[in-house]
Amino acid sequence: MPHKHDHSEAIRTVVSQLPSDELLCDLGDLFKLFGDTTRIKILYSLFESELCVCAIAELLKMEQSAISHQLKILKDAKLVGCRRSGRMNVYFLADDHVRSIIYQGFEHLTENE
Amino acid sequence: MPHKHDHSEAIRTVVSQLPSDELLCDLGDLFKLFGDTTRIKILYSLFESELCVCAIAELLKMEQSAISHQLKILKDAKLVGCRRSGRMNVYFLADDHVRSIIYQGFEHLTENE
DNA sequence: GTATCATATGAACAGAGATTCATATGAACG
DNA sequence: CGTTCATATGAATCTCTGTTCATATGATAC
Repeated sequence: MPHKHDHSEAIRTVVSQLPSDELLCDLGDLFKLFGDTTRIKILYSLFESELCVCAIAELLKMEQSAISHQLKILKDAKLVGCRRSGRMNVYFLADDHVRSIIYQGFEHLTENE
Repeated sequence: MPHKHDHSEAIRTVVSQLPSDELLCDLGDLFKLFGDTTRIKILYSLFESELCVCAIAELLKMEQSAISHQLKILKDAKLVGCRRSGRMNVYFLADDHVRSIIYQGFEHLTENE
């Protein structure tokens, strides 16, 4: 049931300036990609240099399969790219947005305490 | 079991430049806050003006309880603040980092397609 | 061509997290 | 002061997501 006091005016102005539901969902999905420790670590590792799957697995001390699954998610989202090199698949950051988004979060953390 | 080819050199250099586990976890936790549609919508709504709980609930067409739970999470993370106003609790963005983080994600979305 | 190495994939499992329902809290207004 | 309104909280449920285990795929080297 609705509440007694009125705020329909405030609601109307906010609604009118709110992006579409779809865009807001996409935004949530994007941040969800950064909202996992393993994926953050993978992305951060690729800051330095491109790496093959088993190097990342060894680096993070995790199973190759777990890394592969996460890399697939990151690749589907086009946050990382992939190329062949001999027998290995080498992954790399797809673009610099990844860097700036992570840096932004980093800054927030280090500033607030 | 470890793989046959060697990449210990690459691993060493990457490890040496990787932030601490704790920081990387905090970073993941921060992005996790933005990785939910409801929370994104709440935060975005507060871009315009401060709002009371039931206004947000009505605005997003969700139960008051659900909004309250999410606001608690956002408040604990200090992304939003809260003050009394008559009978209502009014919530507002805690600082401008929230805005810039969301904008950054927004930009990534609108640029890539 | 066949064995081997690196990675990908699928199903199963476990844990985290979001919503709902019912109810508690607590200030404000009369 | 007691009632009412606005919000907070707790437990339960359900969904979503990450990891593991086992195995498939697929290129490469021999």
